[in-house]
Amino acid sequence: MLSKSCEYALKSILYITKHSQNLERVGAKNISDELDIPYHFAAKLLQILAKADIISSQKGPNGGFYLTADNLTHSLADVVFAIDGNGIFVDCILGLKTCSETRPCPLHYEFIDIKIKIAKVFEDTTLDQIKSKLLSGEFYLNNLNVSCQYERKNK
Amino acid sequence: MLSKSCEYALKSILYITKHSQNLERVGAKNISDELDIPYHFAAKLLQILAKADIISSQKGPNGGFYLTADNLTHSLADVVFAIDGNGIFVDCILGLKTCSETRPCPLHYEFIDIKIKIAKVFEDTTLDQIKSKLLSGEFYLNNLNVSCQYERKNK
DNA sequence: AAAATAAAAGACCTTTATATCTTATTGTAA
DNA sequence: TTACAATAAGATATAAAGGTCTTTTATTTT
Ligand code: FES
Ligand code: FES
Repeated sequence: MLSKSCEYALKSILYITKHSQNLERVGAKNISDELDIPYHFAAKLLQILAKADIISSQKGPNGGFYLTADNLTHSLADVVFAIDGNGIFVDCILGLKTCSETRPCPLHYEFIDIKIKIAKVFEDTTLDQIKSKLLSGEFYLNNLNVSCQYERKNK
Repeated sequence: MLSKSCEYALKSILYITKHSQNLERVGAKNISDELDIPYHFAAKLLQILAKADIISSQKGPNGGFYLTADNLTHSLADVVFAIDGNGIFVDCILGLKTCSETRPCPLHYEFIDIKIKIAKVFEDTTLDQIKSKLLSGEFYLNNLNVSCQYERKNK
């Protein structure tokens, strides 16, 4: 559905959103540890998002990534666009070069609604809106760290 | 959304369906030419589908791929399963190892409906059902060959 | 019946894209 | 001025996509 890069980018920005109280900064190391993303991969994706003004960054000690009030108005669709482009929203399900009603593939009309719905989810979800939901603790961004429990056992 | 392999496999089986009048056989060469699929890539995918009893094949002169009455009862979901597995129907949109309500990601509930709808389209579309639709000529499996028109111009 | 031929089946290789790691640089705060 | 953390470029590993060749099987033709 989404590329690994895009999954990582979305999880990362949601993690930053969750920890963006009064401009608190989150390090790439922190993000990579918590979300099981290879450190330098996370760093690269965060760079792209920072360059696209979707997130803000600060170098130096106590530096890291954070969200300004303006950043919080962005939607998850902005993140998908920045990393994967608009393919998931507009491409033909069978891979025809152009998806249109002038030359539709046999699944074209069945997938119009689905693609609109997918776009709607990402576009309607702004970081601002999702923030309280993330803080509620009912939703997760990683899997249970079973290897950690395993190590404790061995001690 | 789907892998290139899966797109090719779906287009191929739809092409065979369209040409499956009284057990007519279609060659891999024919399919690869008509649908712009690399020949040996198409051949490999058709092998997988034949092994999974989704399509039938016949070696030797006038041989090729065709569909029995039994083959025609298969749905497009069977093809997706055989090539890509069930990932598109069940995987977490953010790539969590397990997608479930016990530990849902922030987009879990938004994507439940979408994934069910995608599964429904593929499962509800049997080859038998789609056959007449394909014969109507209102739907296409390839793009217009613009390079051909270009060459005509240069002559 | 034997030989020639057509087409799928299958093993294996090359290329390309994606994902991950390495190393070095730049800016910031204490 | 020193340590910290983002930025940046580039190398390596892995997986997906695409291509070459050989083998097997069935059908013609002689
Ligand atoms: S042409 Fe295939 S989905 Fe639109
Ligand atoms: S847990 Fe992410 S979609 Fe279900």
